[in-house]
Amino acid sequence: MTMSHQTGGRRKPPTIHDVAREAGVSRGTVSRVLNGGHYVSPAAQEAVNAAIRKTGYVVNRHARSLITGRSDSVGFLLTEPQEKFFEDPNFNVLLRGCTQALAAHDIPLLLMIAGTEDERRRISRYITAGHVDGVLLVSSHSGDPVAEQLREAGVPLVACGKPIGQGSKVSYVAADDRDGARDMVSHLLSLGRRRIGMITGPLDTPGGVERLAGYREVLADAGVEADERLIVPGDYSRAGGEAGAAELLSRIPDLDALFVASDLMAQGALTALQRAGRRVPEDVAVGGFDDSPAATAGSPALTTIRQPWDRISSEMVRVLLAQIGGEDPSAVILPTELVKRESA
Amino acid sequence: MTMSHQTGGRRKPPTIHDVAREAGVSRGTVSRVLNGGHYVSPAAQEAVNAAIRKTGYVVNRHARSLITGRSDSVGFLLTEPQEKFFEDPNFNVLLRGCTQALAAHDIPLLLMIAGTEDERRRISRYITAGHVDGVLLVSSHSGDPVAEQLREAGVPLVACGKPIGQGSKVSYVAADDRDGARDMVSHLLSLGRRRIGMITGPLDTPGGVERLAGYREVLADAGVEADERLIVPGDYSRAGGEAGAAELLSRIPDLDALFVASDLMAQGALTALQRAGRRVPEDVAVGGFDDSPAATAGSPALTTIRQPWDRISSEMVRVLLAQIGGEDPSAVILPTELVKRESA
DNA sequence: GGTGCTTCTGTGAGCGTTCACAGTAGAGAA
DNA sequence: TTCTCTACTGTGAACGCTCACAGAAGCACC
Repeated sequence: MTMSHQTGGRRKPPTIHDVAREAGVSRGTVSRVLNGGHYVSPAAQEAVNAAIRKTGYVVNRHARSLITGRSDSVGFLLTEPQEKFFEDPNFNVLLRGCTQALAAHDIPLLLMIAGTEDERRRISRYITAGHVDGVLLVSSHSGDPVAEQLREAGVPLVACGKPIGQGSKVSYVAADDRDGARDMVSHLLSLGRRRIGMITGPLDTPGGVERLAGYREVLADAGVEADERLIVPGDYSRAGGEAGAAELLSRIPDLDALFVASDLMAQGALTALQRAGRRVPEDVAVGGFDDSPAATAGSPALTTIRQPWDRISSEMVRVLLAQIGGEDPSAVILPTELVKRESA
Repeated sequence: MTMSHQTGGRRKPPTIHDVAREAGVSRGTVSRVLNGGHYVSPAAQEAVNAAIRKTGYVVNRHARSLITGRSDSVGFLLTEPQEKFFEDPNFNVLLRGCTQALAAHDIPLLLMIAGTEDERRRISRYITAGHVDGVLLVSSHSGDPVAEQLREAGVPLVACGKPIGQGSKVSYVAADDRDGARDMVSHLLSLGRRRIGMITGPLDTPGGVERLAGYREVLADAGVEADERLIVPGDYSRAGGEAGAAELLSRIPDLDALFVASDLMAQGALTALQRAGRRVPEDVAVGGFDDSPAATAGSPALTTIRQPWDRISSEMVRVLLAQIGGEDPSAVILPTELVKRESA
């Protein structure tokens, strides 16, 4: 008596009208109950809820959207090349976090992957047409043309990680990159390491720049002589980390520690180090960044800087919804945490 | 003059009415042009298209859905535990393939991850309410209750990999698991290996069972004595592969080859073998299955059986759309291919 | 007994499409 | 000519919901 009718076939679903009739009230009252229940008497409230349960009514989102002008859905836009999407589990963590945070608001997530030029156009058109209320943007190189277009069109947008350029025009949620880097390098110093190499992130992104800045600051503060040969640029890919570590090893054979700007690159670095016969952490201590699933995939398990992924995704959703609700863009910086494992 | 107006703010978008007025025709005619263009004169066709370009008109999908009863969107349902989703790049490949195939039909993909019990209920409700036209289902253990519920509710559904039970009641697209396994084991035999271990997939799934069957068949055909101690059950996880290989090594120290039912498990097996001091492929040849991005992530690069991921995803989409269009469920089996790399 | 609140309820209009239907025009056949 | 058929076009009427508005009922205050 409390369950909805399990109609085997494909029958016309109940409408708000059916519920109203069942509950002995008007459509308006049912609608009010559906949308927060203000200005409706407890008795009516109760009757409507009972009727909803009895009929198995579910709101028709299309009809609602048609009148409200909202779609009550958001896009998750990925502008990375697909190889990155395939190898970096961070995307999955973020994706999972966002679906979960959105589910709490009953908002579906539309996945959009902008790989080809054709897709970029299609997606851009789709979004600016108002088919989604807002966009969660993920791209490391975030001077993205699609993003720029959306921003100009006034589409609510929140990026993961600080985007290039525009100060306050676009919302973003990011971990405290500089502080995290400082923590890791301090940790390496505390282990007694002095020849600390670094494989950076892409230096055309604020995140990559910040992590490098943190590294430099700590070394300077500690009075360790700066050596630019210890710094090698990376691209957040496994292969990049492997190549970076190999390069570093050839430059500085007596390297005793390595700070790598992402766990995935750190995995690559581990491969290169082991191939070169270095023991980790005995000969070379390795510190990663992200605390992505990749951190524990290889061996030894990576000591790393945790980005609070679940908070990042939930904040992205919160900020996006706020912006859809009319608030101004805002930036959220979240604290990181040193996670000690085996590699350092 | 050919571009749409770049309105900086948020202004009311043009409707079919505006297009009709601009083109000097009626709404009906515009609608006909939009939906295939039958029964409309070349002149009108042309005028309408020009008007669409000029006004920057994009159809309001909500209004359309309200009347057609279709949502013109499909769900991508993942019922795996989230750790699997985080570590196995196959999901990403599939996700990318499906978004791409759907984009060609202008159909957005809604990502649904059924982790918690609460999510299962919500998702099930969402889908059966008709908010999506059909579902692309991904779950290795596909005796899933959500899936079963959807099937009963008559929701168009196509699974990736053969689901448990029901013969022809549910569509699926899968690689030829048995044949692929046969190819790999034949290859290992051709390398002169005779003590060939196997780490299986989950044996409560048809895929896992088939790959094991292929292995058994080839060995029997070749007259190699069957030894059940050579077979260890796995779960498609990296850790499972690592544990499986370790177990196998302790049982059969003179193992000279290993067929692992997934690339991810094979990566784990590689770790275990290297830790035990075995050289790959010299001491132990390793063959994987999937040709997932994981195959080339470690070293040595895995010799594996390629599942044709892009065809799998495009076929899933094709079959789903056919079923949404009223056709009966169907099964598609796609051929695999041996990919020789370094590990065997 | 009016006047002004606040709380609650019903009603009509309309969101932007598609669909069924009713037409119109022109071509060819009777 | 007239009739029929085909190709095309326009016109209400929905689709299921929300929103603005009008009103009713209850209560307090003068």
